[in-house]
Amino acid sequence: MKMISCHDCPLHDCGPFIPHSEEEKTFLNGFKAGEMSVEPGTQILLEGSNAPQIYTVLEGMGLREKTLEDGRRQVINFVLPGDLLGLQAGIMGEMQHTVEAVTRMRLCVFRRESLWTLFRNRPELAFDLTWIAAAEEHFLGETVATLGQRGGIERVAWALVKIFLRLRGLEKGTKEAVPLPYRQQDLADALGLSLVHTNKTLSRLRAKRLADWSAGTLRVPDVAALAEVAMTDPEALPRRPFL
Amino acid sequence: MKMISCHDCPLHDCGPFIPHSEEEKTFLNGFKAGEMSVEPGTQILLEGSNAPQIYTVLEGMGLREKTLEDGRRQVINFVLPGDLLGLQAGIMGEMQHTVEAVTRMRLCVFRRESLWTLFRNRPELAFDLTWIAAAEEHFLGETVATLGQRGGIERVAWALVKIFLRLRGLEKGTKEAVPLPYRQQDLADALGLSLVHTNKTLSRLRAKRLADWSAGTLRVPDVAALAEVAMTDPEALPRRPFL
DNA sequence: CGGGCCCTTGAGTGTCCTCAAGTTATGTGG
DNA sequence: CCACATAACTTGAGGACACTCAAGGGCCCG
Repeated sequence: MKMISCHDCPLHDCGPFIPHSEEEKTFLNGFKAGEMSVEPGTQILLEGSNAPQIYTVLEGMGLREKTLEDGRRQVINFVLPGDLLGLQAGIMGEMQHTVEAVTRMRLCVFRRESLWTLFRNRPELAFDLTWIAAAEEHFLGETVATLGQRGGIERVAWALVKIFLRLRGLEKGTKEAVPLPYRQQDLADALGLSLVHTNKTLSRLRAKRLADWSAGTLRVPDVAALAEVAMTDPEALPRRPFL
Repeated sequence: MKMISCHDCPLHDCGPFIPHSEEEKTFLNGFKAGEMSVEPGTQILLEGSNAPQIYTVLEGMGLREKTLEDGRRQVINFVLPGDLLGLQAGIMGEMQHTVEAVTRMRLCVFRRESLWTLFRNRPELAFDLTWIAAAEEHFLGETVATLGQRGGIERVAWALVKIFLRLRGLEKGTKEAVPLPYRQQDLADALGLSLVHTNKTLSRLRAKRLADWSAGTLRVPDVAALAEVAMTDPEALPRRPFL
């Protein structure tokens, strides 16, 4: 597998991402330590570990998750291309969740110490980094509100709207259908619902023709209608910085 | 009310905060736009607004909260001295939650544009800012895991452990008791439980002599025992940067 | 053809919710 | 000083939503 230069990064000109200037690309390329491919099921970052690397997802999908002492699992978020992994360890010194690959993934690798160089020499990029952290915080805030306040069908609808819009923004799939290679158990663990209940709730949404997730494909004929069930706005995601 | 210089900031030498160098203090002092006192009930920052200021809490307590379209309220976090407010608006351009004062509060005010100066001229402080954002993300991740996976009594115990340790770290109250001037409804909305159920759960903890929250004071004779009910580690909080 | 993984469906249970009433503490005006 | 109003906390009863347990079906792979 050949290493791609940041100048040819597949994330550039991809829907939601704010492109870098040529000069930034050159800087980032020096920043880049390599590339990594992982198989489904691989743990990329481990809760409690102090990984020396941070990654940007180039391709593939994964999960952020936390495990309680007695084994219960909480899925914190779905990991898609463009996401930055390991920022917590890079900044605070220790990962607070695990990141696991669900499909085969390709990752762009940076060394943690380079962060200092970035903060010293590239204030705009440091700002972008903080932007990314703040955006993550925003998303988690919404998740907290969902788990705390929304009922079963609202939760499922909310999650499907969110991930559908993210994937469509990435120009995966078509206007109505996107690939979604997770298990129902993953969604259940993300929403704090049991597998059985999640399954039955997905059936209800399918019966109402609001969302059909089967065979690894999510079909949403009318996002606005689904968003209404979710009690949320189907707002397009803002363009965001990356890397 | 006279404005305090950053050189005499009450947060310095206060338990959990990493002090600034003299030089940093001088820089921050130029950064400071003023001071603000607010009465209980005041909305300091509004969801959806684009506030031109960011604040550091010097004294008092408050709440971060989000409101769903139909009025349901989710408390995102409890706001204590040392917390930074408005970073989201400062970085991303819009607040995603409301911040409300519960007691009288005193706030240190900064202008949002100063953030740029900070990123350009003070990489260590910019790094600290990102540290704060990452820490917030970490905490919200734990909250998501709590709302998603823990049952009623575990949730309440978890929240009481967290806030008890935070307050004790700030050297409020004694070793066993700290002031906690919120309503049961606030805790209920933070944990996604009904007021009635929260009340009954607090009673159970009181009966077991694990935690007694009444008359605005939280008493925890044995943090480790309470943490065990919460299925969490009663880990001391790491020292953290501020401002 | 057997085994494993995931999805599906049914039945019974329990946690947590809503509704409702009552108590306590605090503040206000007569 | 007392009647009244308000806000928060408390307690009881009945019901709904989501959970666990259980069993069966589809699919892939060895």
